[in-house]
Amino acid sequence: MKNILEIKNNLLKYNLKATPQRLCIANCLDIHGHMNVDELYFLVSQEFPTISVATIYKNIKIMLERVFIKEVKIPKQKSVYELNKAQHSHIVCSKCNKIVDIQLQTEELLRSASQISNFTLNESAIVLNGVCPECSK
Amino acid sequence: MKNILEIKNNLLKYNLKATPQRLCIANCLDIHGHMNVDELYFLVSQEFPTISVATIYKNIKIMLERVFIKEVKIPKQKSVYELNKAQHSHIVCSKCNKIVDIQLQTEELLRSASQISNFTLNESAIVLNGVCPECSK
DNA sequence: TTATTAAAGGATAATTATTATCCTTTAAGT
DNA sequence: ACTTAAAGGATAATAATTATCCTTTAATAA
Ligand SMILES: [Mn+2]
Ligand SMILES: [Mn+2]
Ligand SMILES: [Zn+2]
Ligand SMILES: [Zn+2]
Repeated sequence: MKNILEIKNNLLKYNLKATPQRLCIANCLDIHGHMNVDELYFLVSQEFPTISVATIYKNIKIMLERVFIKEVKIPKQKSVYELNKAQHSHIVCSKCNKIVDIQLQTEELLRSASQISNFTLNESAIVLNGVCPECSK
Repeated sequence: MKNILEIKNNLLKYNLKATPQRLCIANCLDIHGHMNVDELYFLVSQEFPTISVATIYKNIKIMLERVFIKEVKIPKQKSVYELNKAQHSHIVCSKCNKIVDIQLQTEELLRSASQISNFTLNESAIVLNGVCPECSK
């Protein structure tokens, strides 16, 4: 549960001016975790009714460049964005579309993959799909 | 190494008319493995110079619906498409952008993920990133 | 074979997504 | 408070994708 001041300082660390609109975007991502362009535009519009959708795009673009945020590509869905935090994987519920972070032990998998393929591996993007506990009740 | 007749019969199995253009698309995917829209349009245009890009899109759309092909989403790249084959994962070389299929043992990972998250898991989309043996020489 | 017909192709319009431009405003640093 | 580069808003431009309309053709069956 970060506060606005924390988020502001974080923006400055990434050489991004902490404007109210931008703070709102970062705050939305902090609160909701993963959001696509439309969701972000809708939510930020509540607080800043005159914000241009171009501002949303411009922010996503520069925030990605500075790696303040990251893009997560999910099969059959629009890309979502999240604050850049520690490496992790994702699970998506095919019923309610909820996206959840999960910390997986990937060393073994990477070692094995590296051995099979002779690639020198560094990153992994893992998206698992299933039904969340709420939806399976 | 499939031949055209095999591909044709496969199209029919998916209730897709085996037109020359469509056969060419399927054949390209069979030969090249993973292709994005532009690559597909470029290559098919060689053989059918008058083909419309809309035809490429229409085919991708319906082939996805029928699950004759699948979309693979790679971080920081355009989506690529591939023939629907046995479940597998992908490795991408960050130097030459080559995409390679890899058969990974995911049972252990899925079991662990399921245990941590309480999700009932079924599918997994795994994209690993690194440097291929050719590029690391 | 030939006839029938739904599906598919081509051209292009329409829509949607994303980026660029221009001018005004403002946050950050002095 | 002053300066200035960065960012916002409006909107144009471009790129990506889908829809439409009309013609052609592959599949099926008589
Ligand atoms: Mn996440
Ligand atoms: Mn593949
Ligand atoms: Zn759910
Ligand atoms: Zn390589």
